Amino acid sequence: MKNRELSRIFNEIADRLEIMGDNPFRIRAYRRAAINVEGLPKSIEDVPEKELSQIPGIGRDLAGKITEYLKTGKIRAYEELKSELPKELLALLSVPSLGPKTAQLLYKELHIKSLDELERFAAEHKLSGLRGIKEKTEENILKGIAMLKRGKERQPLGRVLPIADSILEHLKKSAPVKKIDIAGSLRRRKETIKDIDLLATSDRPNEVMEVFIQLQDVKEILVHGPTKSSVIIYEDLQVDLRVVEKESYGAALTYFTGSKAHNIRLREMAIRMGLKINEYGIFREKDNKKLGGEKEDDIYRVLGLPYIPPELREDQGEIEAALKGALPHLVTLKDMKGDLHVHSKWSDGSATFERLVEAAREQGYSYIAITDHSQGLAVARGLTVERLMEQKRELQAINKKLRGFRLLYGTEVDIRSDGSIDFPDSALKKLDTVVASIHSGFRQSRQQLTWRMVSAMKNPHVSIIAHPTGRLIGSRDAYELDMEEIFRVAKETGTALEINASPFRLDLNDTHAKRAKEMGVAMVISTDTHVTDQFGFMGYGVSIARRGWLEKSDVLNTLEPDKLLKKLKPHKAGRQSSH
DNA sequence: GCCGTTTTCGGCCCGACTGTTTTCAGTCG
Repeated sequence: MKNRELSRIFNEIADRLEIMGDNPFRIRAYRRAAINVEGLPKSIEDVPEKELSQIPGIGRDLAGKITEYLKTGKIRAYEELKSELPKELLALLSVPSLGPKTAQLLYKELHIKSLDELERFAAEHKLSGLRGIKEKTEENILKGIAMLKRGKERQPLGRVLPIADSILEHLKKSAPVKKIDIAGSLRRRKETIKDIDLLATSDRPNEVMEVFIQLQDVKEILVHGPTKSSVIIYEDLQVDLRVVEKESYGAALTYFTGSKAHNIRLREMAIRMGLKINEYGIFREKDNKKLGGEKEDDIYRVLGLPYIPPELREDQGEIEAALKGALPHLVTLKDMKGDLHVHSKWSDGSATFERLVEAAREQGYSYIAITDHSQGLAVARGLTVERLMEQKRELQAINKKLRGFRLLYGTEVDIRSDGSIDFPDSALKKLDTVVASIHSGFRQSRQQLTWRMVSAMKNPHVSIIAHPTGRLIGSRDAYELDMEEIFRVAKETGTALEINASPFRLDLNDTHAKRAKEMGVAMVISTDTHVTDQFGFMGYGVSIARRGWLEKSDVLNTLEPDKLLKKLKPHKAGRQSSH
């Protein structure tokens, strides 16, 4: 997608301008534009030229640069900038504690232009003597480079959240904290996380910090102050802990939850109203009178806004919606009534039907759909038509004995490379739900893959497309698809799209979900459970849905089974299945 | 470079910690 590429270019322009010592506000403008272009819920190519400047942070100049890029594949101003500084120099900025000012100094004074050179100079103590640099700084630079080499990438939400929870529990038990919460991008439930931000209140902040830096998990202490400390844990994640007074907790929580872009918008609003916001509260500018800050809601209330849920705080229109009283009532985990993508022992799952029913009931569900793989997917022990029908008979028998719970008859049928469906219609029509998905031929062209999906959605029996883009976070990119076309056909055919809640998929992702909703597409949130523990993934899926602004009414499996089946394709009148 | 219930010019978010400084710049979030 061009969005990501443009975003990268804008960020690189910002980096280059920063090292060159350009106007900081101009630099911020490029960074803001980068964020907004990347977070755009549709491809930048689909935005009409005249509407580009309606994107927040895009004015006349940047709209022109975007158009230039889309038309010619280049931005002349960017090409010129590239000749000013060597590309490798930019890598210096990724060293923690080394910023643009230092990079400029190193380049000007010592002609250092790459990480390797920097490492050599630092190791040979050739940096000392430069203005503001002595031994300690050299040491920090070497440490930073070592850390970079170990590779500190963003990690999946599903890996980081459990770690954060366990640190939180430990601090609750062993440190004198009154309140403690997760903040930062983790609280906003971004799909990948760079560091864990924690916020606490305490009468004895120094003691809290002592406990924190001595946690068993801690590999290295980066910063240790009375109200703020940062450490690296063995899982190669940075954890920041901030302690504030009880009276400031809400303001601090807002502040440390971010996003940065959201906070800047709030502060700009405050300034226009003669107010000031910091992590200690919201104040009247003229006499510094504190108007609130103990509760997070205080900040929004004083600004005249309703409370904005963390998942929306990305400066992607939530402030405008809040001003208009048009914030969505986001779907919650409690709204979920069932799971429509579940594998059993019959294919590549590990649980029996009975065990799945038991686990699903523990989640508070009233139904699940058994959706084992189809025959073409031999690696997953896909079912033949005969086995599929045998499975249905067995499920029917169990259903007869169940009270207040229902097993739906389904399949996760393979969409073959030629776009055909791996079961005949005669079999599909005997099921309650047909979940279709792609498992092979990922490398076909965008046109071919889109066509495959469209063909599948046009099949009258296919009710849901599972993990529509096929991406695996951190290991496999989404396959090439014309998502606008997918959403259009999904709407037209009444096919639902899945938000796959597995923390390594989260597919659709948040921006796709948001766009799908805008286009009127129905969605479901499913876990793709293979072992019963994985029903617990639902929370991740709901988080993604919330980040996509989805409400209960946008998600079909918030419905009880009878109503659900009426909404699921093929919308058979008086449709009945199990009893 | 963006943006407008003060403004099409002149503003642009705010504070903690570190390492280098004898009062502060740089970095980070």
